[in-house]
Amino acid sequence: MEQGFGSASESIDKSRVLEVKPLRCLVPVFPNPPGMSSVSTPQPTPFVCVPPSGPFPPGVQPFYPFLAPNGTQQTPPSNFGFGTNIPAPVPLNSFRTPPQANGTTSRPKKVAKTRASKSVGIEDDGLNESSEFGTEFTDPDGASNSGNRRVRPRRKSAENGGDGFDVDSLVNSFLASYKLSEFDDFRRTNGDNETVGTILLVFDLIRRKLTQLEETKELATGATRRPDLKAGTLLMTKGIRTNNLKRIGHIPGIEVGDIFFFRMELCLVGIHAPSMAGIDYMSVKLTKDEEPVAVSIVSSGGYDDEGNDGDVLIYSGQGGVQRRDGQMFDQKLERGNLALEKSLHRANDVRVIRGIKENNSSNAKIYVYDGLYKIRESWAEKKSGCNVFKYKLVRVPGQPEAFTLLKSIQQWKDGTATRTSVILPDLASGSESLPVALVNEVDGEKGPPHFTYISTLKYSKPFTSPEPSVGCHCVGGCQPGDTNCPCNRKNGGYLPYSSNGILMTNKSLIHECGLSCSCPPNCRNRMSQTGIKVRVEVFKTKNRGWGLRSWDPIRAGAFICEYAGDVIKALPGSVDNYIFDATRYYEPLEAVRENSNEFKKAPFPLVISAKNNGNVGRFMNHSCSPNVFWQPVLRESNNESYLHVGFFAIRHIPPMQELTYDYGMVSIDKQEKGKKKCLCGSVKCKGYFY
DNA sequence: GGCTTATCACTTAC
DNA sequence: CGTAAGTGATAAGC
Repeated sequence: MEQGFGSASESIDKSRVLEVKPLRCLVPVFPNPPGMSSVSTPQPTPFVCVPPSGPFPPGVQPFYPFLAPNGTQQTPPSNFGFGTNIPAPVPLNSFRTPPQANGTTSRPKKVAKTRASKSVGIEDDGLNESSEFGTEFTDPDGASNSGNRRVRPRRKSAENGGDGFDVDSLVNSFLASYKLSEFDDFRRTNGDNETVGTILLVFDLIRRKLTQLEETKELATGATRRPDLKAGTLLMTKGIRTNNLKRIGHIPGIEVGDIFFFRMELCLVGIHAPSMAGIDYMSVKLTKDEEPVAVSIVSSGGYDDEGNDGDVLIYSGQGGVQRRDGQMFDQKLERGNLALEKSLHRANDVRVIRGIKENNSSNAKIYVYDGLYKIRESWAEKKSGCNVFKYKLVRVPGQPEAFTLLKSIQQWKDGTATRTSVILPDLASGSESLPVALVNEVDGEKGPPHFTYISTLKYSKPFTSPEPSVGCHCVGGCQPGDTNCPCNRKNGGYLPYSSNGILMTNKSLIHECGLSCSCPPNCRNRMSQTGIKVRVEVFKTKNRGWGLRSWDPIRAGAFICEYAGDVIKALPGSVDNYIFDATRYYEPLEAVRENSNEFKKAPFPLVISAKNNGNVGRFMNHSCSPNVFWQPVLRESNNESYLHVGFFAIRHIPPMQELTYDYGMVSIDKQEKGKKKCLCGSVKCKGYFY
């Protein structure tokens, strides 16, 4: 055994590193402009790319930092400000040609290739799309090679017959709803907040829907065992992705601290292209030689990374372990390892995405964009006698907290560190399953005006008395696809929630199980009845009074809390800051805001006052770019129906980001009454709210 | 050179 | 905890 290498310093083998052939340029060539903000104003990087299909615009020369526009300059410019010279777009590998915006020259190729080689083909069941692709592939199975014949049958099963559901039509309808049907090359290449958000939203809608279809056995067997991959592929093959060309530095539309729940999400928004590999890199051409340069890494802890030290990350190279049997061998200085080595010498920024276990019980992982790092050192270590490369990355200073914040929160939760500025450890006094801290880091105010904490909505009398409703007899909890379950039927045949409590589809009304149902309290169809699901805190905002935010990362679609309070008959005469008025018009999602009224929610006859009694819902502020939406939830029991209001996440919400929803619009004739100046700060702010 | 095929990799849910 | 299905990018192969 190589126990002689026990200490890290002894095991450093610089000779490995020194084998790298000398580099022409040993000074930083991908500098950030001084004072560059990592969050709000990502600057253009030198490697903004154009579609590599060419021809290149006149005057465009590759790799500005290395070559002057005339191609004569061999050394990096001394002025790194990029003030007058806009970095030239750079073609990457030509086979990654994205579909053209209007011409269909490259698209049929890509699609045909994808179909022939990947043979997944779920998109085939909607052949209405195929005309767009021009030439239809004729005989992919006729290819001479029979090597992967094993995989072919799946394609057949997924192609059409067995599926009771038209996935392609579903996807197309999602794309139409979110105005992605005519997704152009510009958005495909250059992301922004809205494009990134919409793509992630649609990805999750498709993923959730596929999960639902899988549960109810409406898809061919095995077709969606990995709904995340399937949803990703569907969008990828349709070209619904952004930032699809690799670049060094920040990705437009993605901020430090943004969180993700699937590796496919990282691909779709262009922050990290490989679906599994941890190192993403691209080729750059220095003179006549191409060499790889690392652009991003995912640190998931699978390789003994020493990732607990905040702004320093010791990252292990890739390879060196046989996937099947776990047998180890020497890592080689190739692919990602070589790219990291080159990036060490070039000192270019490398994006770091850190994976972290969401909680102790499940092995679900979340990924947080931790911003830019630079590689400072590399060496080789021995592990079980085999060579392993190590890279020391140091975070570029001045970026907002991201990974370290998540680590701090974990410590608050497990008690190894204490949250500062806590006024009250549990505002709810134990009436919720999770404590709700009251925090003020802003001023001396000791808390909001007094109110009584209740965890659910209080009715003085039943909401409606329609025809008798039938409760279910699902003793073990309602099961998806159970056609005998009346609660299933009331929801259109699907349970509205996934197994981990994610709202599956946006509906006008959710029917939850009620008092007359035999199912247990932990039934999946009682999501809103067991109180808050995330560890929230009430905190003092800078300029908007008290607000609500979460210690836990929140998945898109996740239930957060209901709006508790007293049901009142009508709006009180005096203006009450703690009113929830379901009779207003609401536009549920920002992404469809400009669409016609058909997307607006119909008003519901429910008004709640949380002035005297309420829960955390009463602290949620208004925003014109909200991250939370509400959903009417009906709980029925025999002849009585109780309407509730459930809050759900519109998108993935990073920890400590304020939770907000759109307070909605009152009717036209009352608009001036109770108008308040909106301070949400969104670029889409309407300036006021009610 | 362009297309096909195999290989790679810090996934993920059961 | 193990494992198998499954992906985009890459590189080898023809």
